[in-house]
Amino acid sequence: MPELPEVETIARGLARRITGDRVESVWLGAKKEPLKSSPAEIVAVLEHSAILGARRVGKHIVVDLQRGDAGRTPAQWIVHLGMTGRVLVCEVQEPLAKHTHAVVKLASGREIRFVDPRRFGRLSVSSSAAFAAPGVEPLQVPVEEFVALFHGRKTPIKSALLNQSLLSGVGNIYADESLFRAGIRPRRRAASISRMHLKRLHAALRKVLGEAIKLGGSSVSDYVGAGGEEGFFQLRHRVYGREGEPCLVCKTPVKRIVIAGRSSHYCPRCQN
DNA sequence: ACTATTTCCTGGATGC
DNA sequence: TGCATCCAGGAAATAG
Repeated sequence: MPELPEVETIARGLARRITGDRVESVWLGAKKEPLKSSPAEIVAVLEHSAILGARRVGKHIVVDLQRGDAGRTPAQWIVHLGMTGRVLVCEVQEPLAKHTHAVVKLASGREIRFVDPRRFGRLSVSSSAAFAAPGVEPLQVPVEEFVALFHGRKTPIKSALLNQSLLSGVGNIYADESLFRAGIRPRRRAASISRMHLKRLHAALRKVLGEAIKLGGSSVSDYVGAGGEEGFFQLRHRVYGREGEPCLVCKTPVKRIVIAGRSSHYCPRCQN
């Protein structure tokens, strides 16, 4: 599932491939679920716009545009991949994958395709350059600000990490992996965690996200980069998806519990 | 202002 | 073999 490192990988791959290109035309599928803006609005903003770049904001891919009309005003195309979304830059002759919901034809002759079997992903456009995620970026937030996020929160630390209005971009895999590395049980109430452990969590989260970005993300489920390539961080997972397997530190079997409907993996000996 | 629960969606895995 | 059921989970919506 695409979380911060996967979205970062896709956004970088996308930026490298499409920056400086121009949108010729847009095709949108019949299903309305993936669209947050109206089809007419998406077409109006994208068509004939120049692509200035692509970047990650939280779990969103933001494509910065300059409108092709007389105004040359800034605009943005925002893509959220949900669970199974893919954004691929393809040659036109490549066969259209099942569940393709949008095709953006470029002046260079290639196409950006949005494919999403489960349709949890979302497309939208904005007629400004102001898109911002509500939470703070985990790779940029200073440690004191990070610690303060959890002050007074009774919710389990795992739920707090997944809360996008606190932190932008952390999902199930990296929440579990960072909690393991920090030695904190996922069910611990956020407010009950010592300042020292929260500092440790801040460092662990940065480290795990940084390593995952270096390896191109985790390819579980159907995640691939903008060129269709897989990531390799799934080979470094220490607890996620390892229920019953020995902890890599102490050999105790990894436990799986459900928190807020999400499976959560931890070592009952290393995490307290 | 928070927190917890439900809902959306399909493919792959599992069970009888 | 075939059909039904379950499960994965990001985030919006809903309820408390």
